[in-house]
Amino acid sequence: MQKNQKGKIIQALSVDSVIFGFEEAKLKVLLIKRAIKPEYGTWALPGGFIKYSEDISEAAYRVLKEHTGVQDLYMEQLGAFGDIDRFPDERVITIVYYALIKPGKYEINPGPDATDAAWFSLKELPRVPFDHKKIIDAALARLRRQFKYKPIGFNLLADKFPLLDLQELYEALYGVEFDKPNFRRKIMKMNLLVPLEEKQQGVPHRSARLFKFDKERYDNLTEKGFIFEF
Amino acid sequence: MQKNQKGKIIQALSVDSVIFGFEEAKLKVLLIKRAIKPEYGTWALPGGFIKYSEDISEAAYRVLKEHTGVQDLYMEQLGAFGDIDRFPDERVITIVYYALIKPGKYEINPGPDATDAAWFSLKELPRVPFDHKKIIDAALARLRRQFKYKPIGFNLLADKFPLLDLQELYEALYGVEFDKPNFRRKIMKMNLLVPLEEKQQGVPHRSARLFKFDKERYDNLTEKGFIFEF
DNA sequence: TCAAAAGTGTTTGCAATACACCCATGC
DNA sequence: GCATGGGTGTATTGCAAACACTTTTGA
Repeated sequence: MQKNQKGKIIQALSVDSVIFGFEEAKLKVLLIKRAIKPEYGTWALPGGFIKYSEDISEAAYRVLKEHTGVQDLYMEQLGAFGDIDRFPDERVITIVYYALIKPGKYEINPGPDATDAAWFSLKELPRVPFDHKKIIDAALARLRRQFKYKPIGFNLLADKFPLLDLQELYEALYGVEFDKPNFRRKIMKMNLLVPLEEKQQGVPHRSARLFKFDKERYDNLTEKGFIFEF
Repeated sequence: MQKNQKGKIIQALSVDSVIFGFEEAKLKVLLIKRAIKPEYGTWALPGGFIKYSEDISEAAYRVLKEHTGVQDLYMEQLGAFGDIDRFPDERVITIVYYALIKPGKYEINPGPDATDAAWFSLKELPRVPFDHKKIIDAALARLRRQFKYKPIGFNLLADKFPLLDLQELYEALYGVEFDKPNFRRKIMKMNLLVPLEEKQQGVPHRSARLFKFDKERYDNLTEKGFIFEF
């Protein structure tokens, strides 16, 4: 046990990130192949230690940038995980963030502590070390709830997207199917999407109109008491 | 900056609790009067430092027991707060829990670090130090969301309660009024309350039937896919 | 001309809302 | 009897679910 200058008990503190992506109509998580001990060589959540001179969220951003050349992302804290034996040999408490990234807006590259980085479908996760499985499950549960009352799904889609993409995202997340006409109406009634002139290209069927999320309008409505609810 | 045996950067870690109670039809928070520096003598959230040998939630329970002789409570983690300058002179990251206590099931007494402890209505909070205001606001926001999809309101009421108590709790939390008959039907339709033979006593009007929350039934329904929604 | 998805229209039933009204109890 | 809250009944409305149907495009 160690104490700091003021005699307070101290312990190591890390950040880990659960990075979600939506690829091939499947919800995926970004894992890195550890190039450090312990658990050298296993697929795990990207993470790092918090510096004395940065806010926790800054640390999370820094770690995330090390693994993805992120340009655009949504990030929130999930919580702290600190069971005594979650990490071998020493006490490490970790503060976990979850992030959503848009396709094409990043570039995956393993960071300094990793030899590889890749997307894994949530249904085909490899073995992950420590309590990372528990953390991923918690992040997923949180995401499901968040989707119900915040329009954050757009952070997993391209800036311009057809409605069906959004529907498939909700379907992947909740594991159910929705009726297309009804889904469409439900979303459109909220008035958060701007229809664009642009259309899908190169699809083997009638091309769909593209939409973009109108954040400004959402913030505006929210101020007036509007509550998003899916 | 300090490092541990393995060379990792370490910093002080505390737990703080936002303890909610429902008294006089008002939502309240338990604050303690600090008997330690810094901010000696101000009203603040009860908290303490995490021991090397306990899980975070254990630490939160311990701290909570120091201030209330708790018998029955609901507790969940809110998250970590760690802005660099949130605490004077040294870096202290705090992990916050929020708790709900039933009336009569506890005994408030200031813990070792406090000279006093008292309930404060959320609308009449005193000045609180550090980032405690921000924390309380975050806890309240979380509570509002939780109430929508988890039947946790019962943790703020006596074991046996009349329906109006529950309604007043929701009204206090959301700052709106509900139609009594409709509220009643909405709740009863969920099938989570067991009507008791017992009735209110000593009220200056027709006495109301008492109910209790049937946790077993709720768990049962939840397993079958039932999702509570208010 | 067929497959596949885009997109519109319409019917139905449930559930939230609003509100009228009777019941029981203490003062 | 009257104030206060307990508790029931019911009409109305809006919306979500179900599904039939037309349109557009590439192969």
